[in-house]
Amino acid sequence: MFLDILRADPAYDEEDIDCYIHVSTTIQAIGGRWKMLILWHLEEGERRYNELRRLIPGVSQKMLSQQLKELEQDGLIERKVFPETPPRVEYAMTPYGKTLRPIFDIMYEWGVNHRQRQTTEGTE
Amino acid sequence: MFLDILRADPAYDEEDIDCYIHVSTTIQAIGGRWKMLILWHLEEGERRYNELRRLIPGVSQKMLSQQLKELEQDGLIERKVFPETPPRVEYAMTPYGKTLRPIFDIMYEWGVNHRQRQTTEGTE
DNA sequence: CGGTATCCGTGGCGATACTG
DNA sequence: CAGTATCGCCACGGATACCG
Repeated sequence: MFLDILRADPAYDEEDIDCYIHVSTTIQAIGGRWKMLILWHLEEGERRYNELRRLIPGVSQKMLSQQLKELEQDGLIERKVFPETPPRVEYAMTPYGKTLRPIFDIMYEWGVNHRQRQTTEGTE
Repeated sequence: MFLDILRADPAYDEEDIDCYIHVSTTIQAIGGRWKMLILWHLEEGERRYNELRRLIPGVSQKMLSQQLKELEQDGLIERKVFPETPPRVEYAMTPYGKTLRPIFDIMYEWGVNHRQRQTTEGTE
């Protein structure tokens, strides 16, 4: 993807790429439209698939599945399948996923402040 | 936009919205494809338009203008026009823009670690 | 219950041409 | 030099139907 294009371009400075790649990596890991909400709910405990659908109104089955899969592949959440009938699947945060916590906290704080700025200036 | 849709949906819990909105706000402020690179270069000092184009190979005029404008509207950077011929415009970070620094740092750190994890596990 | 598969629309982004 | 205008692609995400 894009990061590789950057790498391949000799016009780029090593340091620039370095900065960009790593921050982008993080954004991609959590930047999906529903990922934050998923992680948010999983922080409070394990959740089943349809439970998450209910907790996150508006998410489609496709997107929920997709983003859960991405989060799982990134090692941020864990998918446990119970071989029962009817089938049961539970999603839970991994210890690694919990390392995102400080990032969320700092972004949350900044976002609060930023929105306050916007409304204060009242330009929009 | 999307945030308003969330707000309007009575199915959503206030706390969920709160978390989502603020973190999303931050992601939108810095998540644009070129924004980080722009901020990265402006951290080292003021830059002119074409200077940034040279420093960021691959960016189109349109996108550079657009993302500069967004960053300016968010108060993260400042645009100084010098009424000369030929025209000169310099972009610089604002003090407010510099408040992003800790976010970048923490995301950078996490990204480094994350990429290491990925290559270590060698699944891709 | 917990998903895939498929089709489709939107907008982010790129390429090119033009301008004060 | 520092942009705007316009067109067009395509990936992201939504809607719907189907499956083990």
